[in-house]
Amino acid sequence: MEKHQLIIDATCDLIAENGLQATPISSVAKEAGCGAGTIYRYFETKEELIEAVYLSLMERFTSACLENLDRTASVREQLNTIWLNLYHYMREVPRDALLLDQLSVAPAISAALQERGKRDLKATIDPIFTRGRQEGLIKDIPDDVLGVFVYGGISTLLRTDRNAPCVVPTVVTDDMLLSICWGAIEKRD
Amino acid sequence: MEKHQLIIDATCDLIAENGLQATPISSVAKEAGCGAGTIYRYFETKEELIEAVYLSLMERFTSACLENLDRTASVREQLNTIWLNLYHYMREVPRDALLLDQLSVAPAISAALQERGKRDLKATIDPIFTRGRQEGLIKDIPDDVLGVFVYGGISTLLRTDRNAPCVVPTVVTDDMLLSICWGAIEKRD
Amino acid sequence: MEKHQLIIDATCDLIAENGLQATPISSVAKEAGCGAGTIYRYFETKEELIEAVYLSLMERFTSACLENLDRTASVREQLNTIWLNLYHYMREVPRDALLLDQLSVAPAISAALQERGKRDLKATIDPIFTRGRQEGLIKDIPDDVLGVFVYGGISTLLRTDRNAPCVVPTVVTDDMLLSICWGAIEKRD
Amino acid sequence: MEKHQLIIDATCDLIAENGLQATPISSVAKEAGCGAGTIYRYFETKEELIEAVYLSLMERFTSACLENLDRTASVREQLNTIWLNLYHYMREVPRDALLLDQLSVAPAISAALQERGKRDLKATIDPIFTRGRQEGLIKDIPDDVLGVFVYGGISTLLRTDRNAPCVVPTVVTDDMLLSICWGAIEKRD
DNA sequence: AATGAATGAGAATTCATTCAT
DNA sequence: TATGAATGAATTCTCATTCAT
Repeated sequence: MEKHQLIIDATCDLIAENGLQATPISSVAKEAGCGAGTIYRYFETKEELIEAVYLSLMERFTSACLENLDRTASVREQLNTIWLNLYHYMREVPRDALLLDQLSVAPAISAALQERGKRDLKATIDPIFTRGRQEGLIKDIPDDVLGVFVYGGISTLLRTDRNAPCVVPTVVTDDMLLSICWGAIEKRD
Repeated sequence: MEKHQLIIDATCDLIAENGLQATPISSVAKEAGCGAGTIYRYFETKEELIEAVYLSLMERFTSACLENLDRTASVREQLNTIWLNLYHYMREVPRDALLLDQLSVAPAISAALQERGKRDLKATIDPIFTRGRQEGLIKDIPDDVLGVFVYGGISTLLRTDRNAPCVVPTVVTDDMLLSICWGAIEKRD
Repeated sequence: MEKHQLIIDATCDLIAENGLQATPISSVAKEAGCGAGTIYRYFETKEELIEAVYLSLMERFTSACLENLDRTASVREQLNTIWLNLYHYMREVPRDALLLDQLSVAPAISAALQERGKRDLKATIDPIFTRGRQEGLIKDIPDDVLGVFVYGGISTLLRTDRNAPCVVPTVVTDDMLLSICWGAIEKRD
Repeated sequence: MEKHQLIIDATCDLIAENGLQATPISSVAKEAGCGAGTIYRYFETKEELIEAVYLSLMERFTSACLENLDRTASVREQLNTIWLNLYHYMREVPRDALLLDQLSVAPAISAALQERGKRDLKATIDPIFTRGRQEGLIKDIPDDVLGVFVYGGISTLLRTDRNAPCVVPTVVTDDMLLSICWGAIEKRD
């Protein structure tokens, strides 16, 4: 693998395991198998490295959420796919879930960068919501609000479970989760 | 005011504004109007100070959520009160919302402390959910799951809004919010 | 007891137990049952307190060495008394032995103060040595050298034993000790 | 010279001159001609540096005592060599004598480390004493007691002289010293 | 290009001393 | 007179960043 990516991966692992403030460049270098100076060939500052880590995380996150998405399927099926992808990804790759928690409060991650990290996902999801509203399927509330609410619900559920383990995964079936998510956005007459 | 509380308040402000890692004891001292050594009369370590900050935050958070709660009212009315309290509190006191974000990933905040911080709120909310389920009002899914989901939805909504300001508050009415929340937990035949 | 003496005693205990650098004024105050500020009524600085501690130690040391000394007895009997007093005192009051170790390297204890601390003891011992030499009993070497050598031997013996306990006290009888001491100073034809 | 040794040497000088507690890492750095952080590349803590300083001192001390020792010579000649080596070393290298005084009460120097520091010297001296006793030359008292007594006598003599200078060196000839030392351990019929 | 030793600014913490009460 | 809260200089130690090799 490229050294550039090797460094990013090492940083992901260490931040997820130890937290951002307990991850000095020197330990990244050790984990990546290179000298500390080498890291500065690829990233001008630690902040820039963190930004790269964030973008790499959001890429994985995005493609995990969109995996096996059938863009010709119904709105309901597409959202089901995305939500379950999200749910399973954060359950099965806690490293990335922890990483996201850490980075979401890091001063290095600006609002602009966050926007950029989410752009691709939004570009896919927004049209689905739009169509859903056209079909009279979802509430007359801005897409962002509904989408973010559901994302926040799912991710918070799993974060809570990580802190007090083993409650959610054994109890919450895929059907239950979808029932909650749809309840939140579905339009009722 | 007591110096003890003065220090806690100064710390709240600084962490909310600059983040936990950008809040050294020296700056807390300056903000609190005392010498750095003075802080160590009241808190043995910085970690202990952070713990006190967290507990003070959770107290405010809890009493804000339970404000004007009529414990004799219906399940629906009580949850409406709590959710709107939560929503308005986090919108109107962004300092505490930001603080909560920072502290939720702080190594100083152990799982046990988190449990303690949430205890009072849970002790009030859990019985409401229990009654709601007995009345056939809410889904047959553990209270924790539903409660955490809604909390996660609301708080994430507002966090997103803080990063890309002015979208939510002007658009999301109280009624919209409650419609989303109830949709997530309400049982439909 | 006088507060002045109470403070000195507390300091003795704490330095012997924890060492000089691990004995802050605040802990002396706690041990002496008074406020930290009170100590500064009796001693202008910590250094001055240490000096007082040293002098109080040397007083106890001196009177312990001279206990039951029969100034009309023979040179041999008098030195035997002093040496055994010294030996038993340092064995039975390890607090003072430890204290002496700590203070002997403290910057607060000047050469002049050391001289003052030892003055009374020297004033008694020197004439005995002088008489011993007149009687042809001891080597033609300055009193200081002989006296200090024997003192150094005994105190080092006990310090070593304190570090690697239980070797000396069970083995070295009073007769053995005197045989060593006298051997060191006694004149042989 | 190696930076590692440079730091140790600087520390030796400073502790001997100012005492252990008046030797902060910052001053060691200045004396060693490097940044404070550099010291922590070579020693994990200040305590570890002090330990290294102690071991380096004991190495010099040991080789000084054993210099020109003829292991085929008689017991008397060997002990004479060692005692005079010790005496001259501590007189001519007061820096190391002062250093030893400081370190002997340092909390950083554990009993185990002291044992390790003295091991080589003991390994050489003990057999000489054993042989001396077999030859009926020395008292029937444990080697440790006799050896430590003499060591304590010599070192205390020189310490006293350092505090009230110029008394001993001009007066105490090598012969006098040996007469005292042998007197202390020699068996008389 | 890669390294890792060196740097020094900045962090948490301690403690002798002061002073208002 | 006695107190102990308050102070801030000084200490140990960390770590992002640089640069000679």
